[in-house]
Amino acid sequence: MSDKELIDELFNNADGLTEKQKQIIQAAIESFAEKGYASTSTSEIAKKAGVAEGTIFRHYKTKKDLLLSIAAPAMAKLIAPFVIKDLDKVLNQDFERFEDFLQAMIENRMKFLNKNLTLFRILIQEIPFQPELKAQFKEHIASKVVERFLKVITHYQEKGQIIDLPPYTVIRLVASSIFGYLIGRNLLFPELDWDDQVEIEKTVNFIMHGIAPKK
Amino acid sequence: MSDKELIDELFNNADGLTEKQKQIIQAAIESFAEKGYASTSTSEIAKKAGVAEGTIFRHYKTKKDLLLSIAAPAMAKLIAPFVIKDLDKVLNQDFERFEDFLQAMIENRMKFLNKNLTLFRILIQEIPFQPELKAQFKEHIASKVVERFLKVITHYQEKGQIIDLPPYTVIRLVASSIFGYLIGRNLLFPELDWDDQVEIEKTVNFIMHGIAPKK
Amino acid sequence: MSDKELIDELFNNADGLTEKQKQIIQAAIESFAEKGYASTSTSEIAKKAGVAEGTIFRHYKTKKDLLLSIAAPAMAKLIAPFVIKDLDKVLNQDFERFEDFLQAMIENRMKFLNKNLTLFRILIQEIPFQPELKAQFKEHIASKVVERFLKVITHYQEKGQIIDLPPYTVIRLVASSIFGYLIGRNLLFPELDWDDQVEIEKTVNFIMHGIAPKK
Amino acid sequence: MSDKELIDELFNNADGLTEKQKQIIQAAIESFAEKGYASTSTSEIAKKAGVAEGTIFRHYKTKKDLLLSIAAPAMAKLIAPFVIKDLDKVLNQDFERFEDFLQAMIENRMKFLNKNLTLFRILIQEIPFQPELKAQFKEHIASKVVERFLKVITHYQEKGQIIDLPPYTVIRLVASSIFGYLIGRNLLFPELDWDDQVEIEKTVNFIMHGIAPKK
DNA sequence: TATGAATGAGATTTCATTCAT
DNA sequence: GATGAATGAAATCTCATTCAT
Repeated sequence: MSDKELIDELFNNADGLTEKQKQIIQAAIESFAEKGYASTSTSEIAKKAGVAEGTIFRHYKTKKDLLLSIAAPAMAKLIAPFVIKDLDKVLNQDFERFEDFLQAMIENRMKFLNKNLTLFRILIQEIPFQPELKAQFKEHIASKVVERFLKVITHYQEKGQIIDLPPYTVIRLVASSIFGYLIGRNLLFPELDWDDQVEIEKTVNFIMHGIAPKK
Repeated sequence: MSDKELIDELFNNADGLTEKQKQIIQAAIESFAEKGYASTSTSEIAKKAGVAEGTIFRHYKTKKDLLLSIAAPAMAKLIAPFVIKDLDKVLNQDFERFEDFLQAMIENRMKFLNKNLTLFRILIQEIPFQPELKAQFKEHIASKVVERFLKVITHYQEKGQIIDLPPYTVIRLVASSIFGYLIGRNLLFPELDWDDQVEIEKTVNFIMHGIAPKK
Repeated sequence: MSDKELIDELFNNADGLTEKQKQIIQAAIESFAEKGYASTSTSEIAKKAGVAEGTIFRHYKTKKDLLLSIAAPAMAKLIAPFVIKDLDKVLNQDFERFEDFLQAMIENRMKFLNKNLTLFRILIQEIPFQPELKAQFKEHIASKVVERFLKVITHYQEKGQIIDLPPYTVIRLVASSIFGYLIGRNLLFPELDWDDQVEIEKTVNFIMHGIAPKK
Repeated sequence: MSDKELIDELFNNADGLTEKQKQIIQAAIESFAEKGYASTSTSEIAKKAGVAEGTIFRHYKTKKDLLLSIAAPAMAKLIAPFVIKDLDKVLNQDFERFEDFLQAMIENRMKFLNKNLTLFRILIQEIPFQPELKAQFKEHIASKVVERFLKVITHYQEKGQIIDLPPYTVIRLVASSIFGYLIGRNLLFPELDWDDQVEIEKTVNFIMHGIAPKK
């Protein structure tokens, strides 16, 4: 159910995916996340998807094709909000304080990640091994996203809300805190009782104090 | 050379490893880190190690055995300093300020990680897929290490040097900042020019401000 | 030719065996009988069957699976006539004299064995080593077949045609004589000139005198 | 203990077997009987024998050598009593009646078999697959033993104690009854309660009636 | 003599991919 | 489009045998 929606959202039906294709993608996502790309066999995916082995290769020339057809759009969606052409303008006007920007951003992306945890998992697990993914990642994150954020950081630095450090360093520190929370919460210790509301607030506070300008 | 030292250090040759065994382990470490455990074939390891494929299986019953025989001690070494029985006592007395403790700890573990980057890589890549490793990780990190750190945090909280948050949250925030740096520096963007001295100092400052008690 | 018939008969093509599957089974039967299960390699079977080695494992998960898929139905067919629900009734009415029953039985099973000698060979060679087969053997022979025979023997004992010994003993003596002939004739000294007609008659005589009631 | 005696008896110390050699042979006998020659690995034998793998090959050039060095003397011992040069003379004089001869023979060989059951097992399991063993078997049994027995049978036929059938046939019938008992008793259903005394007597009776001359 | 590490040929098994139906 | 039997290359693993110590 929610699985279908996920796929529908990720691969905007525009692409015109068959019912079978969706089943295949769904099965692949589950298996890749659980056992890793290399340890998942196509026959396994076929079985879980309820299709014949050959059907997979009718839609995806190779197994790696299947992986890429999942990972690439996932990565795109993940960073989409940061790539919107005029993010900077919009944001700057919407959020007087960096703190509010931060809060909004975390909440937005966290919702997304919670919904797409498996995809996120696949990404961080496979990027190190798939040159194509690594390239995409570098191109998108390293250039596009970071580039936007640099502007955002500089903006708030100019407003005197952020300490006068190299923007790269600020980004690193902020990103570490956020991803640290996401990974701990969702991947390392998902079985613990997390009060998102509270933890996010504390994380934002931590960041804000950490990067507050010297008085 | 430095490879041999690494292995010697990790598998205290007390264990009495054959020359060939060392070659095998060395080759396995390299390949696992580079291509991942599942995508590394034993024939590849054998070739790189300059031994017959059968030799691998004489020393390690299965391929997974080989992985575990590398990962388990690596994990142990990685967290060793935090498990030293009286870490807390020692530390508390040695470091008047949490900041100094932090500084020392980061430098110590960073040196270790820089030397053993490949092993660290293997660990974070394979722990999600190897139940045995996951179990060890949980047992050691989650219980032993966290337990020690809880005491340390509480100690400095009582001294009024750390904000009065749940110690778990403090640990998370501190750990995120540190690992965020290590991963960014070593795994994500190793090709960039990092000034460790400076970055560490800034990270420590960030943390200290972030967890400073409210005045 | 006669090979195909054999297989068709044994694995009533109801089972829907592929042409390749039949070839595999045929090749396996030949090789197992000739060299024994453990000494027959799957690559050998594949070559003899004219299929790729992978094809074997598409149909039979393991090599042992292949053995069992041959041996189990063979055993079933071998003892089928003795398990027909109302064997006893039928036989008792059809054969006034035990001698006639014996004669009929030997001829019937001997024809079958001559046709399926290789299968019989595999059975007696592998049953001692394959717990699954041993279990089936005990369950079918020891319980089902022996049970029927007990009734038959008792029946003819009551008619005064057989000496008043424990039926188990009678069965053992009769079975020894029959299998002794079959094994000597077919397995030990197949190169000799056997006059089945005569030998069977003599064997039946031997048995009949051996178990004749005391006058 | 009794194992050592067995080996001592079988390989008359004359051969001068080392302690290690005995252990090897003992281990091999056990494993061959239990799992079959082909499915027993030399490393397994070495472990069970408590010696190094290399030690086996110091004493026996190949694995098959080891098998033959066990099987050949076992076969020899098994049929020894029937090959004693003047068996016929001796026997004829010792036993007025064929029945007594039979009784004595069964008892003698049965004791031996009970003591050497594992060896017997190995023989009947491996003879079909080992040309060398098959040759020895044919040579010894088919020629030597049968030859002797032919004379014995003929002798008692001339005395009018045995029906006037082809001696080969008589041998087959007698042998079937005896081996049928041994195999059923020791190999097929060793878990049942057998009263040897009684069963042997009945078997002898069965044979004697079966081959009694027509009145 | 005994050892056991090392070998390499070969055994079993897996699996991505193709293709006839 | 979908199927699933077939493939064959490669992966993991086994094992008899050798040889330096």
